[in-house]
Amino acid sequence: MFTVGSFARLAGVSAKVLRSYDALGLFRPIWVDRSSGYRYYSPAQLPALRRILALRDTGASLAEIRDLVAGGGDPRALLGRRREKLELERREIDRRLAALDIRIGAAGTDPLTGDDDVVVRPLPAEVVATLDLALAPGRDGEAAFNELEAHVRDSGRRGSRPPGTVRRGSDVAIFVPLVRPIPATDRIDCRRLAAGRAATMIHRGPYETLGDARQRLSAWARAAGLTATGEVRTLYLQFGADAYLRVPRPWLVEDARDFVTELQLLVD
Amino acid sequence: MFTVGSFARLAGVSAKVLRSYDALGLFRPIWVDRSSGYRYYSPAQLPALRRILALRDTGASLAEIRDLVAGGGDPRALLGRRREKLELERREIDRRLAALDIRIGAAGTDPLTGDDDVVVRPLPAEVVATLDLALAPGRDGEAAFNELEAHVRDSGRRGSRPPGTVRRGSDVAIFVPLVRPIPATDRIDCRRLAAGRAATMIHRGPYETLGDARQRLSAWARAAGLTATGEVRTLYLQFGADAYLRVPRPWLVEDARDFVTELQLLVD
DNA sequence: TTGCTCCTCACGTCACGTGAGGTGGC
DNA sequence: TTGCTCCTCACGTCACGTGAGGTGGC
Repeated sequence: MFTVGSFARLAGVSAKVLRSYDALGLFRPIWVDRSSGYRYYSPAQLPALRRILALRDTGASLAEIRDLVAGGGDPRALLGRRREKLELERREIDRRLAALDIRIGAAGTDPLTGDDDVVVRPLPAEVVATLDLALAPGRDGEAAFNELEAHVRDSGRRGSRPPGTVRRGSDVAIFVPLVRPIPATDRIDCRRLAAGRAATMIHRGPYETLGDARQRLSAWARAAGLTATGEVRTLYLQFGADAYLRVPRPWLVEDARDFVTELQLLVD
Repeated sequence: MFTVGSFARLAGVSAKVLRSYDALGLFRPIWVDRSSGYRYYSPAQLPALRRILALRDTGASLAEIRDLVAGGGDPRALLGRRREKLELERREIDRRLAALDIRIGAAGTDPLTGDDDVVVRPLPAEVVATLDLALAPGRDGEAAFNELEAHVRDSGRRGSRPPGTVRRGSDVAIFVPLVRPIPATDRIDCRRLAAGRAATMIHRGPYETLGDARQRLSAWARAAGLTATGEVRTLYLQFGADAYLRVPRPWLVEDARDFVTELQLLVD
């Protein structure tokens, strides 16, 4: 029989781990001295402890392992779950590595001052009014925005988030967020932009270089092993607009160099 | 200008994250109202926040990022460190996945009652007295152990850990742990077993099946993508021995079915 | 005035590591 | 008796999430 310390050395864990597992009811000493509280273990218990450590080694939580050891769980199901989780983690790490490679590989540029900081993040769903640019031929984007913002302003349901565009292939629609749905007209529609995950990039300055930025974002996502859904959203976070539209004030700037735009490349 | 909540939504993080980053000095609002304590942010700050989030996305700690942003660190060095760490994590995950596959793949057997629970763990260094079995031709292992244990007992320096064997190819030596080194004799040597990492497996019962178990452990390690160093240690955790040797009592059992043995396959 | 947001604590997460302060066993 | 180990708290780790209890702004 062994005390915690020597049994711990035998098993290759710390004494603290054995004490915790005892407290958790996960793995108990064969005998505990009533008066001193000393724990005593036998080598015959090693296979049982090994089972627990082997499961822990797969990344399972102690709670899961305890359920299993207590007979309350299906071992195959646990291992299956662990497998899925590990595969997910692996994909995440691969993505991060690819992203790092791109960053480091951008030779000559200081990796910290390069403007293309791509972040993959979940996008919340959003209710918006849209105007398909195909329905506004011959008019520039600004005129279309003026029309849409004016309409939404009149409905009194402008949400306090930034406007943008959604594109899918050659289809381009502009959108303005709403607090509640509004009725559609012949030109203006009401849609719900689905929630999703996107590789996102912030672009600064005038719009001439937006197309290039979109290309770089696509290239980044491809290199990072992400699958694009084909949808790209553009959010105008700081831009110029006619004041009479009563576009929420925070977004407005005078100088095109201060424009801030976010590109969102939807991925699976 | 935006309050925490709306700026957080814009950036795709929680308000709590912005407050923490403010407290850490990592990313601060452009303006804080003195009387209310309200934080205000501008979209022009988004690129800076994006840089931080992009670095966080590589798995860097907030402390590392703060040092960098404060100008105290080399970005290339940080990214290089992150890359190494991510690659290490990836290898670990691959190992765990391979281990899981072996476990799940052992069709027909309940993955929980299979006796081969392999755990990869670090091994501490150990000072031991050894007897090379090549020097004891014609004698069986038990006789050699008796000789070695008797010698060590007489030296008064028996460590309270289990005895075992070390093998490297066809070289086999038995060993007994010491509290302090002892002088070598013509047959008995004093060595230091190096610390290392090992795939370990507990074996239960008589020794006839130990060879098979060693094979299974090797197969496991190969499948898990581990590189064996060629050294294999065997620890006798519960075994039979003549009482007169005064081998530490806890290890002794009468019945061969109660023998407990650990196999340690050293890996890089 | 009613919601909504903001504020600052403070605790919970997870599986331990690392003391602090005190006791038991050879 | 001296070390060594054991005991039980209790706090720290990391980057937040989630209240609690109270206040500000339209």
